[in-house]
Amino acid sequence: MRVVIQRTGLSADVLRAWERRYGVVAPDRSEGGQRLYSDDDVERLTLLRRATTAGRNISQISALPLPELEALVAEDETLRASQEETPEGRRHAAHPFTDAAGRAVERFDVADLEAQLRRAAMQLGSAIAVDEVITPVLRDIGDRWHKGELTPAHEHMATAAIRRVLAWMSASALVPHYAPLAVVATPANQRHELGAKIVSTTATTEGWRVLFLGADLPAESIAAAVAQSGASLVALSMIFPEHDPGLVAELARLRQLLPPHVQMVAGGPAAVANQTDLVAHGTRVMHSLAELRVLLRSLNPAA
Amino acid sequence: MRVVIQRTGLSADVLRAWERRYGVVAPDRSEGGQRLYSDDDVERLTLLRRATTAGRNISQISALPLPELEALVAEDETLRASQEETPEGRRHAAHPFTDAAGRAVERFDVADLEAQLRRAAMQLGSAIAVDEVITPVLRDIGDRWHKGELTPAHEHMATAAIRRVLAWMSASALVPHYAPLAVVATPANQRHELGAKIVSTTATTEGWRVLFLGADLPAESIAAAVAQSGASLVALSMIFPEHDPGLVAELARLRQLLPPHVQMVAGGPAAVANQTDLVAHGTRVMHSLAELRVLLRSLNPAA
DNA sequence: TAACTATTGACAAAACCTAGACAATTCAAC
DNA sequence: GTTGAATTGTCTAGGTTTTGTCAATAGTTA
Repeated sequence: MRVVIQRTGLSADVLRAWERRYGVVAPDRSEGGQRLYSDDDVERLTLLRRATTAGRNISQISALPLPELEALVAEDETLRASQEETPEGRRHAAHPFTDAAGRAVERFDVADLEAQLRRAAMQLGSAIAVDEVITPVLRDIGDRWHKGELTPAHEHMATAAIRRVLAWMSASALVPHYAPLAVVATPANQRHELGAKIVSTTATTEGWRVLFLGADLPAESIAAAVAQSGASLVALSMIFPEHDPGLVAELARLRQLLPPHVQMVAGGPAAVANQTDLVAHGTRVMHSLAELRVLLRSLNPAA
Repeated sequence: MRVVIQRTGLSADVLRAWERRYGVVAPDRSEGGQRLYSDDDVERLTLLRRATTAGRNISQISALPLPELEALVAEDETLRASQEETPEGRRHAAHPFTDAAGRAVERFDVADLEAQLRRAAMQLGSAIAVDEVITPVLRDIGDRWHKGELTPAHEHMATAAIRRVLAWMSASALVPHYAPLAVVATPANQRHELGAKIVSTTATTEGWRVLFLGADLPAESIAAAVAQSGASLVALSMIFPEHDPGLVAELARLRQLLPPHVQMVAGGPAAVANQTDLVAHGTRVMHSLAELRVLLRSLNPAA
């Protein structure tokens, strides 16, 4: 009994209630009348618990045969896993690195900054490192530069270090040659390249080959690159300016130039600001790197 | 009798009660009627104790033959260990990599194996990659090699790849020069080096500098290395043989040779098997890498 | 003789059992 | 929005089983 409680994670009360009310299992009894569960019973109860914690109600599933139960649980859990995020825990884990990196920037200590970022990536994984360390550090530097607490030199030093760390992360990923290919760039008149670098690294660590084109590219160049390389995805990073009147038209034109089977996604402040127009022209807008990762995973046939 | 009490950890009363009530063992008797236990009896009683502390009730398991008992205990304990240390979600996230790595081993595809492991490290973080991908893959290879499904060549190929990935992980960590120093080795007569490599990488990613000495080293050599390098921690990996009579004495000697302020920790099957003796001589025994990480973090003044 | 060990019977804490009740949700109907 | 019924996890009460420990008495070993 105790073993079953441990293994299934169900309380003794629930165990008995389920048996009494729904007859989910029928364990043998000892001479004294105590329950003796079989391995199959345990298997079954574990599945039922997982199904119920995923939202099913027992009365509905109590009579299901084991294989059907398995299928049900598998389906529920993969669905949930794809939706789930855990903001509070990761932030907590990332905080020491964010903190140390911030201080390294102040001190102009490039080596330490780079070490902190790389260690963050190794300890937390590249996704969390990008979301919870690199991005916050960049934002923090921007804020403090506005307040006059940091000089442009600080910012240059930091972005150079971040660039190196991103390059290292990309190089570390060892993407197989049969991986799908994404083209990453910044559209015309968008001159901030770092966001595109981050997107590029994200795609690489998600198992994509990346053709990085850089910043401020006209639609024709991007389309030509896609055609020659056979990429199946175009990812655009758009930061500033947010309300460039030419931007939407430029992307609409690119959409026209691309083959229909090539997906086109855009992210960053300027993308979110023009969301409705972009969506209308057939561009998907990403609100976070996490959203981009989900998309990349769903489009990657290897994973 | 005395001896049996010590070795099994059971009280004399319990010993007699179990024999009387459930007939768990039938020891020979001396002329005067006193119990004379055989080694098998002790083995059996120890297993029964482990099973009961894991939650089983004696009356149910008292009649089980020895091999079944062993299987039961092993199952209970590994299950418990894995439940405690893996909050469910990690496993789920790591599973695709473990899976792909296993298939890469089958196919002799070194490049893919290495790519999978490195991508696992980048996506999940090195700790999870080690615990949920590398360790399971190694175990899996061992199992399938025993079953004849894999050849020694598979194993060599895989360990070589794992070695490279561990080296890459260590190199990626960029440990600062002021970090505390740990000496990692394997004591005399312990020839498995890979466990020590894993420990070494774990320490590095936790922000320690590591002096890796390798396998099968006498206490004097280790002590000399510690003295010259000024290390503050000695970490020993001990896999096989588990019941080497010289092992405990060797570690006791090493403890004597080391300055008192230097911590000494041991992990691996052979460490767990000799736990009580080792602890008595002042060596801490780690049951998992997770436990080691906690210790490393608590000893590291920088973090 | 001193220190252990054996046997037997008894005891009490811990773990389980049944049956029933209760409270928080959920859900359909009004 | 409210009401009432069904669902479901938890709790209570009173009894049984299991299991570790103790005590009393007696024998064994060094």
